[in-house]
Amino acid sequence: MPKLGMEPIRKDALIRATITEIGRTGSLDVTVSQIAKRAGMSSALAHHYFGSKEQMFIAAMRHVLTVYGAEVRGALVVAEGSRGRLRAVIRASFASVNFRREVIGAWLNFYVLAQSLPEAKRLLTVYQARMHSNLVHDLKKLIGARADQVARAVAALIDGVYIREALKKGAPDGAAAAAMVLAYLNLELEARG
Amino acid sequence: MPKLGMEPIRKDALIRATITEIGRTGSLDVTVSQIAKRAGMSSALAHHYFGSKEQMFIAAMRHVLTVYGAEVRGALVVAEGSRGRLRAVIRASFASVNFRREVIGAWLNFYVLAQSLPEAKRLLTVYQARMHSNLVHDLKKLIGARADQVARAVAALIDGVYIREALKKGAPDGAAAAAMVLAYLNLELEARG
DNA sequence: CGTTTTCTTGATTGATGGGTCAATTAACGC
DNA sequence: GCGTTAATTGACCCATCAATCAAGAAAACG
Repeated sequence: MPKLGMEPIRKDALIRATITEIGRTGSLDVTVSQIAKRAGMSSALAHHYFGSKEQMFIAAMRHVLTVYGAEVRGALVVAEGSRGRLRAVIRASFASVNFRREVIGAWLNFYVLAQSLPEAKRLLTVYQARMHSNLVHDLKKLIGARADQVARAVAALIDGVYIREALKKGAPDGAAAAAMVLAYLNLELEARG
Repeated sequence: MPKLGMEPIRKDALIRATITEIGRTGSLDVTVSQIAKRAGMSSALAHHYFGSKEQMFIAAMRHVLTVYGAEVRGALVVAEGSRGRLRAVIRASFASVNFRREVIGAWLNFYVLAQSLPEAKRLLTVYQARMHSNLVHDLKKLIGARADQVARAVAALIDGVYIREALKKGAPDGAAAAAMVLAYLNLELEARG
């Protein structure tokens, strides 16, 4: 039966299954068996490819961040002007690829994971740094010294909108979520500066 | 040895220990034994008084929300004017009683808990509703129709600042955190409205 | 007193779940 | 063809842990 080159396919399936299961149950209390079953294989195989449940979590988290990073980069290349790029970053944060029930639920749990797993914390720190850097870069040109403060507030607001979305029932509304952050951004840009 | 009337004392100790342990480890993966040990008793006694670990979590969560509620109410009675009351609610959210390492860490975990435990979700919903109501009540007088939107944004920003605080190292700075939210509030109040 | 009630815990149970291993299958390289 | 290597799993082991239980110790009660 051994079709060769299964590793990347299996790993990919496991990563997806991990995100789905975490998002579905809304917690990190997911068994490797559950994940493996959803990915269509035995738990032994999951361990074979990832070594431990921890590694699966890390891989899933890295995947979400990678997809998000790609989304942002893609949005940035077509954006025009500082204002346009800022809007692009914010919109990308709520783009449909990431802004789905399971992913949002998983996201919240990654934050928790970061509290106890150093590697998870590292990933999150990288994400936050990139976000901050993206925002400050363009904000500086528009509001100068206040850029740092505003960037922090925008990032916090994005995170806040995310958690709230995780708790509310019904399908997530990325457009509405983005609108809230964009409204705040406009306010800051129009303020005396 | 049985001193009578131990129940409330033991329960209180357990609730504190629960918050501390969740905050310390940064996750809900805390054993009843850990909690009981920190509270200075056997795990059997913890079960005796609370019945289950789940109930301990719920009680801990309720406790945090109760303390927070008291803080807000206390701040509201001495506040003057709509603007003053809005500021009071925000400041109370970052008051030192709640804005401590362990409590912040526990808070984040309560959000996660709410994803899978209906009772936890209920508690969180009550908190959010009260927060929203507090904000809207005074915002309406100042900015009218925009009150609802702004209240949502303020609440989201508060939550966002909370999570970020949970992740960053170093002692939490309630004043700085409150300042960020207050700055946003000022911006909204000064906007054409 | 003695019995009832409260408090308390060590020991135990039962289940769950992460991780390992040995064994099987089949494609590959030579 | 034949060892080598990748893929795959069922069975197993063992640690952890929530929850229960039986029993003891002492205060209250009558």
